[in-house]
Amino acid sequence: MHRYEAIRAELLNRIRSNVWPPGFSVPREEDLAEEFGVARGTVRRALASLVAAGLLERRKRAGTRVVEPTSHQSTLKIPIIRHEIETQGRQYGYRRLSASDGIITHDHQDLFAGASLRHIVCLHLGDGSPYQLENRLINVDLVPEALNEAFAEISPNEWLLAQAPYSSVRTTMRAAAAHGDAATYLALPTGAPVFVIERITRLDGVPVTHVVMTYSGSQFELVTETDDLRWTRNNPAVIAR
Amino acid sequence: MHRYEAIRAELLNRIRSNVWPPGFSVPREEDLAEEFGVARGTVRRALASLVAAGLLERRKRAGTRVVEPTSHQSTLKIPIIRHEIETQGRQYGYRRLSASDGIITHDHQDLFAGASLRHIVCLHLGDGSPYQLENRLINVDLVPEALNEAFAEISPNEWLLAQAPYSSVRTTMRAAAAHGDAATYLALPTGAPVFVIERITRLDGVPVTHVVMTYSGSQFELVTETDDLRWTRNNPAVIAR
DNA sequence: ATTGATTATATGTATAGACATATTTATATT
DNA sequence: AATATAAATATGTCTATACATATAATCAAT
Repeated sequence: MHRYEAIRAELLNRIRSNVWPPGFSVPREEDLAEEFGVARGTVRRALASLVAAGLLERRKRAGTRVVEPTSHQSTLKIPIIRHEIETQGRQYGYRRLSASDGIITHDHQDLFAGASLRHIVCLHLGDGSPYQLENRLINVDLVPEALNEAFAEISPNEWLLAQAPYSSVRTTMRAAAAHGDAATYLALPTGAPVFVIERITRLDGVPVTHVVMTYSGSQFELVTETDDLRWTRNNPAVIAR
Repeated sequence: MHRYEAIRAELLNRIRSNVWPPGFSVPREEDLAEEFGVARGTVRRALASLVAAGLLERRKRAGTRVVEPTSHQSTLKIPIIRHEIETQGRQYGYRRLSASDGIITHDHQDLFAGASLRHIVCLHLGDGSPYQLENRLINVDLVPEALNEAFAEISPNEWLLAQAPYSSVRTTMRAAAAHGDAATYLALPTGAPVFVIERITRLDGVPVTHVVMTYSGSQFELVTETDDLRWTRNNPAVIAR
C-alpha cells in the first residue's frame, strides 16, 4: 500500500466515523503532511482523491471541508449496443428499418437549428429477438461522411463512435409507455413499460447527433456500482435480466 | 489557462481528430515533456485527466494507448429526495406508510443473510402530490440506532445518509409497470410505466440497507451531463418534467 | 520449441522547494 | 457604519530529481 493510499484511508476513516463530521474544517495540507510525516504533494494526492469521490470540498484560502452528504455519486458507463449484447453471450443482430435518402432540415425540437440532417431508424437484436430500437438524427453539416453510409450493415451507433468527434454528451433516462414504432418493433403491447435513453452529443456546443434508444422494460436494466473510494475507475455495467 | 490544461487540450485534439487514432501508442512522458517544454509532472497531470475521462489507457513499461471507444461514460449523481424536490422549487412532503416495530430476520432475496432488519415504507411528495415511493430494509445489526427512530418525521433516506457509513453502493435502474403499493400510493392505474431505482448500500461488503424507489414514469427522468474533458467534477442532476 | 532468468524501460510514487492566486481577515479611509 | 485597501494565508501550479515497480523484450538453458 502506498503512502498516499494509507493517508486517504485514514482520512476516510475520520470522515466515516464522524471524527470529522460534515462541515468540519480539515487541517491544512502542511499540518497533515507533518502529522503523517510525508511531503505536501503526497497529502495533496490523498485529498484530491477524496474530492473526486465527493467527500471533501476545497477552496483557496478558505481551506478544506467535509461535505454535507446530499447525494450518491457513481460513474455510469453505457456501452455500444453490440458489445452490450455480445457481453451477455448472445448473438448480435442488426436491422435497418429506414434511412432518409434526402436531407431533412427541420427537426422536431429544433435542436439542430436548421442544420442538414439524416434520419435513421434501426433495430438491434439479441439472439434474433428485438432488444433496442434506435431512432437517430445526424447533423450532416458536421459529419458529411454520413451521407455516403447506407447504415445497412453497420449501426449509426457504432459508426459514429468511430467517426465523429464530440466534446460533450447529455444523457437522459426515463420510463415510458410503448407506442407506435416502439411497440411494433419491440413486439410489445401498446402501453407496456419501456426504458428510454436519450442522448444528445455535441462538438463544441453544436449538436452532432440526437438519439432515442428504446428498450423493453422487462428485458433491460442499468446497473452502476460504486466502490466509492477507489481512486481508480469504477466498473459499472449495463446488464440484462 | 494552466499549462497542464493546455497540454490536455492539445492531446485531446490529437485524439479527437484521429491524428492519434484508437490503439495508437502515445509518446512517452519524457518526450511529451520535452515537446511541450514542461516538467514530466505537468505532462503526467494532463495524461491522468484523460485516463480519468476514459480516453487513454496506461500500463507500466507498455506505455500509453488511445482506447477503443466502446462506451459513453458520465458521472451519475442521485441527490436525496428532499433536495431533489426542493430544487424544483416545490414544497417537500413526507408520509410514513408503515414501519415494522418488530424485527424481521428474513428478506425476500436473502441479501442480508439472516441479519435483523427493519422494514419501512414511505412516500415523498412534491407540492402535496405523490412523487416517490420508498420501500426500505435496514440492517439493524449494523445500524442499531435505527430501532429508536420512528421515521415519522424524517425519511430513512435522509436519516441513513447522516447516520450510517458505507463503503460501496450498487444502483440499478429500470422501467416497470405500476402495481400494488406503487399504483395505489403514486395514484397510477395498474400497468402504468414507473421508473424504479434500486440501491444496495454496503459497509465493507456487508449490506447496510436495500431500497426500492419508485417514480411515476410521466413525472420523472434522470439526466447526466458529461463535459467529458474537465478534470473537475461533472454536474449531473436529477430533474423532473 | 518451451521454459526460466535477466535486463531494459515506461509508468508510478515521493520529495523539497518556488511561486501564483483566490479569498478571507484586518486595517485604513470616507 | 459602510467602503475601499492592504496584508495574510491555504490551496493550486510547476519544476527537478531520485528511486520503485511492473512488464515487455531479450537471451540462456533445458
